[in-house]
Amino acid sequence: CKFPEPAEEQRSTDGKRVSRDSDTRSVSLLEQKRKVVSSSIDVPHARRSEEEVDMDKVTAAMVLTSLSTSPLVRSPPVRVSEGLSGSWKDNGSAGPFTPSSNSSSGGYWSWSAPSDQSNPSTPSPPLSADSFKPFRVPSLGGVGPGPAGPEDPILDEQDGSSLLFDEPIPRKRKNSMKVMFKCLWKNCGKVLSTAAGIQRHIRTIHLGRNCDSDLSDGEEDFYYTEIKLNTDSVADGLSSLSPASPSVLSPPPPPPSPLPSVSQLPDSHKPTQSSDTKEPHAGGTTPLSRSAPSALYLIHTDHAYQVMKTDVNNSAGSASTSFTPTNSSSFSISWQSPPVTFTGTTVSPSKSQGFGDQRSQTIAVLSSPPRATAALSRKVRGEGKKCRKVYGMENRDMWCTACRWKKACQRFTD
DNA sequence: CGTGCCGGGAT
DNA sequence: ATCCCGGCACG
Repeated sequence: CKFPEPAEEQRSTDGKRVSRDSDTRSVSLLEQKRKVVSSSIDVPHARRSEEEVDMDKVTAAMVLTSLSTSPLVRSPPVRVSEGLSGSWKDNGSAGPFTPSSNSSSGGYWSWSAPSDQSNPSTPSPPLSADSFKPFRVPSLGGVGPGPAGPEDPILDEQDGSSLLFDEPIPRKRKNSMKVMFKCLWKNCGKVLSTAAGIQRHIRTIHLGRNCDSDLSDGEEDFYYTEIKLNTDSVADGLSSLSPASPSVLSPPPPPPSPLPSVSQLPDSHKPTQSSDTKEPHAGGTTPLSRSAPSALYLIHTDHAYQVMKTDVNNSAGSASTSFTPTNSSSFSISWQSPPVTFTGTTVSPSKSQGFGDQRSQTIAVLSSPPRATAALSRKVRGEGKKCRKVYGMENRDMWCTACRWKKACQRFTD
């Protein structure tokens, strides 16, 4: 008793079935793709003149030290948006998707409009701006084209002379440590804050060379040593930590760890791992630099990449920090699944007193008991709504692919 | 019971 | 590789 009509299948069969295949599928694909793209911004800060060469040693030193305490974070997909605005849902469910790009950059595009005539020291291309705008904005209290203003009480060359360098990179140090360089020449206890300074000092005063040429045969290096002081700049140190990272959690960890998220612990250290695996000759940097100052000389060959690397890290880390939930209590912790290397955290920063310490301790306490037991058995289950709950069964094609495949949700990673 | 997602199967 | 589902753990 069917109709004689051929009955085009565009009928009311399902209504959604049709649209699903062609339309939405491609859209979601696109969406995902874009996500990936936006994540992989890697901005080379290519700026160095031959004059900065010996400065590089300083940079290297600082990088190395900071590496020892810095997490191996590097959070790839920009999940920041979720963190600082709980309203991603809006554009997610509303017609046009592309939630990531929308929410993350939408609010801040304003920066591009005002030409930054006031700061010559930000050569960063637009992309990078996107990456570190989150940290810059909140710290200043508003969008401002102004150059790095209030901060950096840390490490400036007091020797103050010819080569003035403004490197945005090494500015931020997370642990409150100050590196100084002391002249070891007999009867001369001069202490300077930069390696360049001390080198020049030695070169000119003790070795009696001309200061103008920057060629350093490295001899100076044997006459000074590196010393570290503890200083705490609470305000800054705090911001550079990455406590609030729960939201920034990244789905597929780029580092080869099977763990769901290595994410930036406030002060995860894991010195051996991070540096060791990466570079053969830079391995074990931390202990070296600490005990034997002369090692500095050996290392200083190629740190260019390291600098960039840390820079990225830093920006990422602070980005997450930006929205700093005042109460980083139980919730923010719970996301942390890997109990590994966690307990150790408390140990290392112990000497740096102040805020960071306190926090890390708190974290350790909170996280270890529940996680330790739970993580052993299972993954506990993600909390927070996932695609399914958010969009509902009927909008299944809005889910992230993982959810559609009943895999661990990739969009709302917890 | 709904939900998240691991393990495994199909293509 | 992409897509899907059974089934389990968990709330």
